[in-house]
Amino acid sequence: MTKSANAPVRHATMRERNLAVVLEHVARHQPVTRARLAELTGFTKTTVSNLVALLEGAGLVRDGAPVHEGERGRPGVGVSVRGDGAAGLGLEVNVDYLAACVVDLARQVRYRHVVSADNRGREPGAVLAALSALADEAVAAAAGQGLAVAGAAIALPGLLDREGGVVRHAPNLGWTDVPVAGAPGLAAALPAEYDNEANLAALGELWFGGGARFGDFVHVSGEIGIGAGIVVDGRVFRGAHGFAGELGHLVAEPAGPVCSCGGRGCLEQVAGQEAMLRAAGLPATRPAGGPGGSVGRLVERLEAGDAAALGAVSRAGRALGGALASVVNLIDPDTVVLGGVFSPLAAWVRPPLEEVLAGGPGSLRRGVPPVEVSGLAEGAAVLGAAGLVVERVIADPALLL
Amino acid sequence: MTKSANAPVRHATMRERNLAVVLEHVARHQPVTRARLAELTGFTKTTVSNLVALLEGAGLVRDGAPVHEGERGRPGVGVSVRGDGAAGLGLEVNVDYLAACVVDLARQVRYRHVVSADNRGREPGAVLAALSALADEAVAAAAGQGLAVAGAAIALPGLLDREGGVVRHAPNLGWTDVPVAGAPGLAAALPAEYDNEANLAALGELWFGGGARFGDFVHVSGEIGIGAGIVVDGRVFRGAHGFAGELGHLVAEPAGPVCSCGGRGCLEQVAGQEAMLRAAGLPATRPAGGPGGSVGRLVERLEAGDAAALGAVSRAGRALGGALASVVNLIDPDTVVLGGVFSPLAAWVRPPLEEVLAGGPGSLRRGVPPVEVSGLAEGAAVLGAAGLVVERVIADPALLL
DNA sequence: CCCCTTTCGTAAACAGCTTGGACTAATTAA
DNA sequence: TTAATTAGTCCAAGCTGTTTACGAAAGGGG
Repeated sequence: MTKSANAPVRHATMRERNLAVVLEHVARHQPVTRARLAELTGFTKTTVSNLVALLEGAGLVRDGAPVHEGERGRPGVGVSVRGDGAAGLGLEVNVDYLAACVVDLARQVRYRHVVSADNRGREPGAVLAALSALADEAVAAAAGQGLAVAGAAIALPGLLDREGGVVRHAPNLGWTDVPVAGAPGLAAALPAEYDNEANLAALGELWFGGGARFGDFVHVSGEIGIGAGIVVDGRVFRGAHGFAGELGHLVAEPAGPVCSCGGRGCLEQVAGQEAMLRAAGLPATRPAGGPGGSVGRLVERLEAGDAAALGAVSRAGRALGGALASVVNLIDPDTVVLGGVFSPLAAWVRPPLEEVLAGGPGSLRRGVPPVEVSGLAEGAAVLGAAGLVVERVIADPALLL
Repeated sequence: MTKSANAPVRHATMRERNLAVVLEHVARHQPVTRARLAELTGFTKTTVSNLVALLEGAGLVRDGAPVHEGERGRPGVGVSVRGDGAAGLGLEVNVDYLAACVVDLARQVRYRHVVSADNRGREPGAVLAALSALADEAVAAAAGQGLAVAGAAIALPGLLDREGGVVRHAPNLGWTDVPVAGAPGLAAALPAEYDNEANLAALGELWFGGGARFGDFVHVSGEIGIGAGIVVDGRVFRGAHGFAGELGHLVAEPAGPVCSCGGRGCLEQVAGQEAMLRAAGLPATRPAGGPGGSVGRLVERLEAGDAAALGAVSRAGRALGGALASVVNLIDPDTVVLGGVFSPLAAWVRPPLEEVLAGGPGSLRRGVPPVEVSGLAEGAAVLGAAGLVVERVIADPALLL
């Protein structure tokens, strides 16, 4: 029930907005002349010069080498986002790892660090302390490259109160009502933001993966649970309370196993990572990721033609296809993107999935959206988190003077 | 893949936006003084005076009787939306009726006309001609009240190409690729807009029903088919191609009857109006609406305790509850609103519906959204259509000079 | 090699919009 | 009748993008 865009516009508002417009074009077209920016934005050359001067003063962009675009005429100077200016810090808490990464304003990944850890049994406090340490390392590493971290976004696997920074319920982590915002360490000194792992993974896909090519898309992000991030017009669709896209508890098999949510036959119980491993006869223990992890071993068995593995994954694919048919009917995306564990398993998951999906809402629409595979796999959420911070800066550069 | 709000802001943009801000507050607080508008909007009194003068010049608002708000001091003059100024025309084509209505800028319904007609078997051309005649009547009636119709919005039951004004597929009407935009008659002379009946019914609920109270809501609009309109932040969520909210083809009973869409056990085949009537042993012929129609007779039987009727509606309720569990998981609304045929049947549909819904995504979230009943019933879509035109004018009064 | 054309960037004057403060108008309380 | 209070307007000022003009830096043609 957020108030819609109904605010009065004053001169200052105009400036802020236009600064953002120019900065966004600079970030997207990297070394770009003022003249070209004028074409791109529709502003006059004068206005572009003024706005760029302000962005330069704020340390966000910098004049670089001359750029010669046409045949004749004076070359322009290339304006670029400062690689040594502001940066975004992305953090992620997941069931079997912690991760941090730093992304500069040009959306280049400048630092990345993943630590395997079994967070399932640990005290939330200990996990957050470890995360804080990771964040400190990242900020230090960024500083070593001349980057000033402007803020942080933290990806968490579960339902949360984003404003308050509280993890309401993360069943796979065993957390209930854990305040993250009040965590010790450096995180407190930075403006921080909290979001669902699924949402941030979708944003990661948007900014660091197939992004624009996918249009409005639904990114299925299966790790332990199964979530989905819904991207519409370059923004995450969150619903009224931020819980939109909870794919994992759609009913896949009405007569299926009982789920921890109280329902029966939830998608997660059929197509979740643990369910697949169990059905394939593999132990569902950590470490799950990596080529030597559980999923890696599942892939090995699939490649070897193991019947149990093939059956498990095929069943998961069909269940996922059914759930995605509902998603397509309700959300109507341009594309469906398979991420998380489904990315390495795509070769086996996709055929049954597409078969079921095509049979669902078939004739009522002009076909079914294409199902693509994410190339980011498990790193998507941290990237999305860091990218979100960058996005905030680009969307409102006026905050940095 | 619409471009997001990334446009440069000039002085003219600022004006347009601010005119809209003031006009919206005038429409919402009806007779309101300039001083109060200044408080509400945050503008200075000077700016409000200037903006109101422009709106007055455009014929959108008018100075009225003095308003005395405080105890002491000079009374202000009440600014109101002109009831004799611009108005919006809403039109609706449905399976068993045509409808038109006119709404003024204050969102008062000034004219309303519904014509029963079996449009299922008729030529699209004949239906559109009848609609045109209805539109002409409505415009004339509006003119008689001093209202100038500024535009029209047309509600259509099916999937459509909104930009082109083409009905792609309306199974219950038997239409495929029928161009509505090129229809003869008055519609061509007015700026017209086309939208799904479900979307417009949701907007009708927003502006003429429980609206703001519902927050972000999903409005289930069952007539012959079952659609849903998703309202987020006061706007309809349409998805990438405008097909979002197609509730009718979610799978309700996997082993259920085959649907015209090619699927099996679609919600529409269980909880659709015709399916309920059939299961209750009633003929599914028109006229369906009204106390004497098929639905009216179904209500009579329910009130009489007829077992077949009770069973049919209960089954429909459970199916709808299952589908809504998916909706809640994916869309996360504040409220679910039952409209269309489900409105008169709510007393019998809601209990089983809520039972199933509560058992679905229960523990993962803080409860399930409340299920409310629309008071508008079948008139919602036309009202929403007319309201949409009014909304367009209020959102951009600069279009009217 | 010189000059003309083309393009880039900036400077100064200009125009549109909101703001701020002063001023007039209308009403109530004393 | 007078003082206090609130509403609305007028006019100067400030901020911001636009227009016009001009100097700077290249390449092409003679």
